[in-house]
Amino acid sequence: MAQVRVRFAPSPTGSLHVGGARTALFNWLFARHHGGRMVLRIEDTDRSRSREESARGILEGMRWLELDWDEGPERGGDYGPYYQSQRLPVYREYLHRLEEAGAVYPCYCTPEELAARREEARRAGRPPRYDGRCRALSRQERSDREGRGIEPVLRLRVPAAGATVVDDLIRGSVSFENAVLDDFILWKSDGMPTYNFACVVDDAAMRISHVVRAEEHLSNTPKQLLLYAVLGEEPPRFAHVPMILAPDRSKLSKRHGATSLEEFRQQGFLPQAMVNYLALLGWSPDGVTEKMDRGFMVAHFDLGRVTHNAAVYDVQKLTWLNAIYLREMAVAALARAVTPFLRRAGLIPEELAGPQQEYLERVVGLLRERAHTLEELAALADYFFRPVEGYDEKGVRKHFRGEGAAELLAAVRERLAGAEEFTAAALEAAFSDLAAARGVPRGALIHPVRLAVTGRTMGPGLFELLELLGRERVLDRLARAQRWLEENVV
RNA sequence: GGCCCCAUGGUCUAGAGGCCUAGGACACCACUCUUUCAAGGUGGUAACCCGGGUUCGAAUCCCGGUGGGGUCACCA
Repeated sequence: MAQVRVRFAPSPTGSLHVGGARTALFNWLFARHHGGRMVLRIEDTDRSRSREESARGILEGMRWLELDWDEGPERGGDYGPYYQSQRLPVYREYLHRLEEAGAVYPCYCTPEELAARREEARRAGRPPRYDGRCRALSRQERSDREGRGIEPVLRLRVPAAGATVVDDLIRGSVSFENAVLDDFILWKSDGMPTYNFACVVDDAAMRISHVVRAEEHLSNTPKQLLLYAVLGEEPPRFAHVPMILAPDRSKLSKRHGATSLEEFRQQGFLPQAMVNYLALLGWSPDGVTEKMDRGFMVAHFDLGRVTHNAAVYDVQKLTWLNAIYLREMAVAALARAVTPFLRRAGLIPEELAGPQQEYLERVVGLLRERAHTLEELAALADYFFRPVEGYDEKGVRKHFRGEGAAELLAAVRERLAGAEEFTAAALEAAFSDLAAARGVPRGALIHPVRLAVTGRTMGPGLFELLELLGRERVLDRLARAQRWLEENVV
């Protein structure tokens, strides 16, 4: 295969959503697999909808997933600029070629007229296509309209006969009758190219070898192929990847919960898990492997193994993968990753001193296997950073009930106050002793103490937890729980 | 509505005519481990959309139907 050059070409009209991210990932995997180049191009030809801020968000999302690009914004490259809004001269040049060839003509129909005709056609059950009425306007008719101050759009003369065949790397060959295509617009009246034109010009000018994009573009492809033909350019290979659908099988939108990468990030998903999950949506290396690192994905990625059917994304599976990555991460890295979540929850200050950093790592080490997301991890950690503010209701009924509870906590407290060492091993021995002395099972001690010290009925092993909390806080919390029990008859 | 794509459990998928008594994973349900929770282990429920062909033989090939999706913008 000649030099592989792929591109991811988002339009900056919103944040990077899962579908876009998956397309970016497939492009990236394909490029890396073939030792090719990944081009990032921002398609901002819609002046009213494009936002600088969206473009930044998209780049940020790509960086978060560690999908690097070889050419594009902030990196430059030999085929720039990489913002379509800055490529007007290029489009004009290609447009000129089409004009020379007599392949385009001006159309003076207003958007309102066109919309009205479309609506009418739809009501009459006819396909809503442009009828070509401006195709054969005389010079006189044209200058009349220009005289009235109408800025025309430019349309392509599409042949009425024949068929255009898309040879798709994923779907095989797909044929479209040219008769169903209409004379689509290449150049808008505001002086900007349309998507279909800009896209073809750029892919040709940037020497893109493979266009890997979402299936919604499949029906645009014959139009683009027609353009390559009149331009005399060799078209790239196409690969249309299936759509990602919401759980109700409709097109993904905001009302389906998290759909933008940024939201997943804020919910505490890790980029490694995200990439792994996205790769599994529509592709599988062998039907068995679920967890894979980048190296594996790059080594095995194959467009021929991309599925043909749309996929529904499933947060539960993402969550499962995320938990695996959470557990496998180095504690230091994990501590760094949860930090923003702990701050947001008001559990830690802006700056952490050295010993606090070490403490945080130990906390994280204790809780990591109980959390599925960073957000959840932060929530589970609250009692390590602030006093217990209340006791779990069910826990109270179960473990704080009866006359003996306060007395029992007092006994434990006394015992722990006198313990020589405050280590998990020593604490465990102390609990065993005390339980034996009182003739009760250890659980009878463990559960009330956990509730007293953490406010919860669940969590890490009690002894590790007590050691980490330290004698002072443990004794203090036991005393507080005793007082609470005296004030609240259960 | 026209055109195009697609069709294996609730979800993601393996399957390129006999290896399929349809495999894996998430989720779910049991049991197990256990100081709780989580993780882990074991087991279980659950699918080839329907109808015709082709073939000795079809989840796999063909046709039709049905269903879902996409697209028909001076959006990309």
